[in-house]
Amino acid sequence: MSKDIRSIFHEQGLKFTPQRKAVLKVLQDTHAYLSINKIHANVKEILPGTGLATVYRSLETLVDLELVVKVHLEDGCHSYTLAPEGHRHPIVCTDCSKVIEYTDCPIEDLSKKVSKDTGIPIQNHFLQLFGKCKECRA
Amino acid sequence: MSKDIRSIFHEQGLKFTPQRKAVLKVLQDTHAYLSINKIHANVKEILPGTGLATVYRSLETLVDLELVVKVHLEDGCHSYTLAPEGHRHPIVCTDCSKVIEYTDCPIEDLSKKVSKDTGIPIQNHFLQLFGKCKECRA
DNA sequence: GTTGGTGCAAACGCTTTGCATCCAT
DNA sequence: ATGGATGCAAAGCGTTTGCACCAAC
Repeated sequence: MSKDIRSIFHEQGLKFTPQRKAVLKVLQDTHAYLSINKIHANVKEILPGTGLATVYRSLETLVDLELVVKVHLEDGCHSYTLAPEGHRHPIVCTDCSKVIEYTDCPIEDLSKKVSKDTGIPIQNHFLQLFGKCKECRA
Repeated sequence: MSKDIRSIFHEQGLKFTPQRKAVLKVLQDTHAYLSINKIHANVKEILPGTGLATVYRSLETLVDLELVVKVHLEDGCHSYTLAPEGHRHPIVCTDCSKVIEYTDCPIEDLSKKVSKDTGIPIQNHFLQLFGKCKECRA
């Protein structure tokens, strides 16, 4: 699987550097929306010398490659998480900000209804759900 | 109607200053999601001496009073628009960024379904729709 | 008159960039 | 070997803050 990712980089003429690998690993291990600073802190545990600018640049690259998604949490902070496979919607835990991906996209039906009601064809949508996950409710 | 707004301010011990009035008027007149800079520019046409910091502070106040809503557009820029009455979802035009409010909240049904599927009670949601408005399609 | 608001400029924090060095290929 | 990537530090930019003055009440 790391092999596949490597080739995604190489196909674009990009290098699969330890730094980029580390950023990806942090996101894979956590599976939550992480702020740049948290990502940087976790990356430095794997690769101590890594600079903040590199984290920014790595994330930008990973977003370009559609391996990672950038979002806005409720408080306005930018955060990043692994790109979901296919069309999904995140449920963000209001306590621990862990992310549960929800596979059904219920908006497709909705879009048709909205288009009919308003006369505006819906091209895109952004849906984020907030709730408390099982662990945080315990 | 300006009378009502005035009393909303006074009930909180806040002053209804020309600057705050101007910011509100700009949002009322445009009825679109506006960036701080656009708001500042438009406010200065009404009240030339107005400083940028005042626009920031006015918007913060207006958001506190729930007269105005702060959102994130797709490009990550903060923008502001008049607070909708009741629970609504905005449809943002991908061309002119005008906002059409959509009154139906179709997420209530959805929330129940998602809660059942995932076991997570959905506390809140954020939905934004994107499409091209009638004028921009013409 | 009192108290909160404004304008200005400085400070702040997040993000980007320039550049010399380094390293994955 | 070589071109892209990194690390550092400086610059950039949007936003916030301190303070003296001003205006709404």
